[in-house]
Amino acid sequence: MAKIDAAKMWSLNYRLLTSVITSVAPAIAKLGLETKELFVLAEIDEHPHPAELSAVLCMPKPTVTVNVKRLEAAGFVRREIDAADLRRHRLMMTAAGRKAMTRGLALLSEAYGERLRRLTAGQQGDLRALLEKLA
Amino acid sequence: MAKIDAAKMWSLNYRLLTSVITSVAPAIAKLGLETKELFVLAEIDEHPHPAELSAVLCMPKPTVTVNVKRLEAAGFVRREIDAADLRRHRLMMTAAGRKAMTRGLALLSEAYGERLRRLTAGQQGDLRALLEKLA
DNA sequence: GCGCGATAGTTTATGGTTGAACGAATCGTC
DNA sequence: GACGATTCGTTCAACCATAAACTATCGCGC
Repeated sequence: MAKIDAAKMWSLNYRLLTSVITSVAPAIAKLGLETKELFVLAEIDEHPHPAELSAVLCMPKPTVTVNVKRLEAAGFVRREIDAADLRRHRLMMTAAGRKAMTRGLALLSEAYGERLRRLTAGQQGDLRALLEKLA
Repeated sequence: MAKIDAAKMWSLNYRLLTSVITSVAPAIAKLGLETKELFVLAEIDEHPHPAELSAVLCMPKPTVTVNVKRLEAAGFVRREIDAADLRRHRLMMTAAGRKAMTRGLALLSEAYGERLRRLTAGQQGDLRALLEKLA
């Protein structure tokens, strides 16, 4: 595989993801969520602390701060200070937050799934396995 | 494949691309290019008109305008009015632009290629084929 | 305990992005 | 030809993202 091809693959892949996300952004916005907020929200269960979110989502800390603040204002997230470490904030999804997250992810899945339908079920599994190796 | 999995795949993939691009961004910046400028530059040969760039790169027109302007200021791109259609601007890479593009893409290829090395050559080919079907 | 470096999260200031509206040019239709 | 609809690229204003600097807390070594 020539070097130049990897850049092409990156671009190809990037545009695919971009076109999918922009196509669902309006529908997600109707749930009261911006797309970045959705991704933050979707990781709160597994990573309840902003610093972890920052690392996992490849997103600078101030961006997490801003998005968490918006999620909180929207009533999708609550936060409390971690008693064991007063620097840390523990984030928790509200019922409304969970509902919005579920719907938002479903919209994304539907849109991306539509693209994936160009592949056979076996190929979809292959793709997933390859991506997991890379990530 | 459950619906929720497609969203997971999207996120997985997105983070992979993000982490790759952020890791090379500083090196690309040393060439005098921001990453978005590099992507714009890389498509100029095939799509010499801003409106096409906007469509191909999934990037709003004002963003293209700004980035082209910067590329022009940096001496990487020249532009002329298309004689056949006075609304259109035909963009052309300068020698310096081509050099910067080649180096920038090489940096990206190297970084993404390093990830791809986790796969066998055959798997890399499979991945490419799958992505091409999706894009 | 006390300092000191490291870490959590925020604030601030700057710069990038982008929807809406615009002027200019073209195209199709009458 | 002339007019309305469309397309090209830009400008503007509002918004978002983020690097740098900051406060508060922790934990380690002495």
